[in-house]
Order: sequence, then structure tokens, then C-alpha cells
Amino acid sequence: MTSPRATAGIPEATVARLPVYLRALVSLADRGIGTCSSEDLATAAGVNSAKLRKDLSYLGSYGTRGVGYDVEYLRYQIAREIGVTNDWPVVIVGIGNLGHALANYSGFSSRGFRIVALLDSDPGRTGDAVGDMDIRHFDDLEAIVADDHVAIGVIATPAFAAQDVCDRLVAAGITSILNFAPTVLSVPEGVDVRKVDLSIELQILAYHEQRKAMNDEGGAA
Amino acid sequence: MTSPRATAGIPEATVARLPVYLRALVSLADRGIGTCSSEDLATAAGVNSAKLRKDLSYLGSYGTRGVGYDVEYLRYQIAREIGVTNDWPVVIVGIGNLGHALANYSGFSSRGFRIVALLDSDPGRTGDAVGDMDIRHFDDLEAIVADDHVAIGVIATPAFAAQDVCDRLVAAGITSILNFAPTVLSVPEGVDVRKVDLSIELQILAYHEQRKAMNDEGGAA
DNA sequence: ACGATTTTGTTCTCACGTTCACAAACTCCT
DNA sequence: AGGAGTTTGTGAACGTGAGAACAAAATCGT
Repeated sequence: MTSPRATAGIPEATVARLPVYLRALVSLADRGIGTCSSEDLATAAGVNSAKLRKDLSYLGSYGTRGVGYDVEYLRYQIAREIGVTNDWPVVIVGIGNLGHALANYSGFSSRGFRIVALLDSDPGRTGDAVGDMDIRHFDDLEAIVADDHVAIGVIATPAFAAQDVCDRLVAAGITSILNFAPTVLSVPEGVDVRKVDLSIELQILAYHEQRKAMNDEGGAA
Repeated sequence: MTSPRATAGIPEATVARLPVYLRALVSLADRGIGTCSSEDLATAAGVNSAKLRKDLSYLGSYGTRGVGYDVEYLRYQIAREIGVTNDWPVVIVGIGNLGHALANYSGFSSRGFRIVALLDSDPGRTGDAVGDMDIRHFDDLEAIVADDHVAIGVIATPAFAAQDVCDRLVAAGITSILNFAPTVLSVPEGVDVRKVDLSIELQILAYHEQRKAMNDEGGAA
């Protein structure tokens, strides 16, 4: 029993690229471009055009053969598919250096997210203002999550505190977590975690850099 | 003509996990654990033990059957494979909110990297101190890269400036770039780019969150 | 010394993701 | 109206990655 447009099974790899396409479309729209081919959009998104077309085909047939894609229309369709046509409320926990940067990051509000609270467990920080928001105490978490129906939390604490914060977020009803702390979080079934680790990315670069150096040596010898 | 230990072809997916294993090993060592099984390490790293063993087998046979892995020994072997036994000099360009956070991030120095310069093109920022470093003007880039043999650069500028900064980094001799600006960078052959996009990660979470909400509705109806 | 037990390293199979290549479908021009 | 030229959407081939399952090799107890 499959529905005509199987909005069910979009591959994970495709989901991860949809936001890139969305950003590329916004950029094209800003430049006043109303229609684009898969080749144009693929270039703007930094991918192969066949992959782009296959990715878009999972959402439906939003292009016109011989013409291309209407930028505004496709932009809306992808935004709808991702779910960023309405704003998602988000809480950020841990307002150190990184938390500050995240709180001030304009890319959230412009892309479907709204920061509803900055939380920290250090009483020396609560009450401080970051931009136009005040830092509140972590104990306010449960009330905020319940009041604003928050589903997404960002962890920007030190590693040692991350698992405790995570457990508390989950208990409060958060079901999606973006983790910047360099540690593995364990969460119950049904909760999604994505991690961003700055030093891991650098280490991957270092590996390839080392390989380049080895090859240069090998080639010169 | 394959060398006995083919250090040549480590799969990209494995390379991306090695830093996670390394972190897990450091954590085990800190807790005074001298030996661990693949199961222990896999749990600490948040992966399946079969996958872990297969990943490690690409590096060589560093375990002992019936016993497990020596934590210190394996830690060194992975660090050597990644190339983080010596420090890699790194420059950070764009010292806004995020650049500040990166400059203060202790995880770099403790994991094989050394920040040698903070650069910004805004004269209002140059000269300011961040931690124990001064912000220098972007025009000093070429001299710094040449003097310190810098191969890795971090871009933390606004999106509109990122491609220009990137071109200049490449021209100065940088061959690995970590890009935090929300834009696609084009680079010549031989230069590696990895990107970290905070809002993309959130959008992926939003997609899954929306799906959960749809399923709950569908299940309740 | 030898069998029981543990745990690694590897093989095999399956699923997923990428890319090619082409038919279907649309526009434009005559 | 009809053919030439474009560009999408998709089927098929290929490559990579994940996980189960097992043989090889080490320890331990008797």
C-alpha cells in the first residue's frame, strides 16, 4: 500500500543535501534569477547535476523538461519538505564562547529557527545579556520547553556536562539535539542527535594533508 | 605491486571515524584503563564493534586476540595514522563571534593543532587581543604562511567574503581549508575543503522532527 | 600439555549511494 | 503543424559501506 507520491522514503544522503540546495536557491533568487536548470543549481550547490536531479525527484516532479526549475517554486517546495516554512523554537544550553557565537548567529532566524532561550547553569552568567536576550538559568528549562513547545535543543557546554544536560533535555521533552560538545551522547529511541566537532574536521584535513606530504616525498625520491 | 601493509587505501568513512576513536581512547586512558576490547571501545565511540574492528584492521593488526587493545599503544598508532603526533600550524581568518570562539577553543591545541595567527581585514579589529594572541591584518597572511609553513586555514568570515579569502589562502600556499561560512567554495585540484554549517545541521534535525510529528498525527488519526 | 574461553581480523552478503545514459516531455522556430 | 533543440526524470550499472558470521590466535585453568 504505497501512496502515489511516496513522501515516505527520502534517503538520508538526500535529506542532508536539501538544505544546501535551499541555500543555493535563495542565493539565485537574490541575484534576480527566476528560472534555472539542474546544471545551474548543481553548480551553485557544488554537486553533480545527475545527483541533484535524482535528489529532487524524491520530492516530486517540480521541474519542466526543456526549461528547468522555477526558483521560487522549488525553493518553497524544498523548504516545505524540510519543514522550515514555519519557525522552529530552539533552546541553546551552555553560553560560553561558542554559545555566544551561536546566539548571535543570524543564520538561524533567517532559515526557519527562532532561539527562544539561552540557558546556563553558572549563576555568574545568568542575567547577562547576549544581543537582545538574557541568559536564564538551566533550571528554567522545563517551563520553557513546555510553554513554547520546544523540540530542538543545542548543547554548547563543556564535554563533561554534556550527557547530564542531554538527559535533562530529553526528560523535558526535547526530541532533537545538536551537540557541539566533544563527547558521544547516549539517548533513548526516538531522539535524534547530530554532532558538530570542530577538531574532528581538522583532524580529517590533517590526515589528507599528511598523505599529500607523503606523496610529494615519494614522488621526489 | 602492493606493499605488505597497504597504508594506501583507507576508506573515507573510516578516516572520518578515526578521530572519534582517538577521542574515546584518550577518555579511556584518563580513566586509567590500560586495555580494552573492541566492544568497550565501540561503546565509548558510539559505533558497532564489527565496524570498529574493520576500521582498525585498515591500519594494521594492533590488537591481541583473546585480550583486546592496549589503550596507549592504539592511541599512538591512530594519532600517527591521522598525523596529529606533531602539531599542525593553523591560521584563522575572520575574527567575529565565531572566530573568537574558535580562537579560544582549547580542543585544538590539545589535539594536534597550534593556532599561529588570527587574521581579519577589518582595521577596527586588528591589534585587539583574543586570549594571548593579537589579531593581525589579513595582509600579513602570505608572510605568516611562508614563515610557519602553514598548510591549514580556517574561514570564519561572512559568506560574501569567503570565496575571496579562500582564493587568497590558496594563492598563499594553504592546501586544506575548514569553511564555516555558509557558501560553497570553489578551489583548484589538490586543495581539500571541509565545511561546517550550523544551520544545515539544524535543518536536517527539523526534517526528522517534522516526520515524527506527521507520524504521531497519522498514528493518532 | 591441552582443551575451554575469549576476542581479534577477515570474508561474505546485502543495502545504500553515485553516476551514466537515455526516453519522455516541453519550447521555439519555421 | 511539425521538426529541431533542450532539459527533466528515471532505469540500470557500478562502487562503497555496514553488519553478520566465522576462522585464527591468544590466555587461562587444570
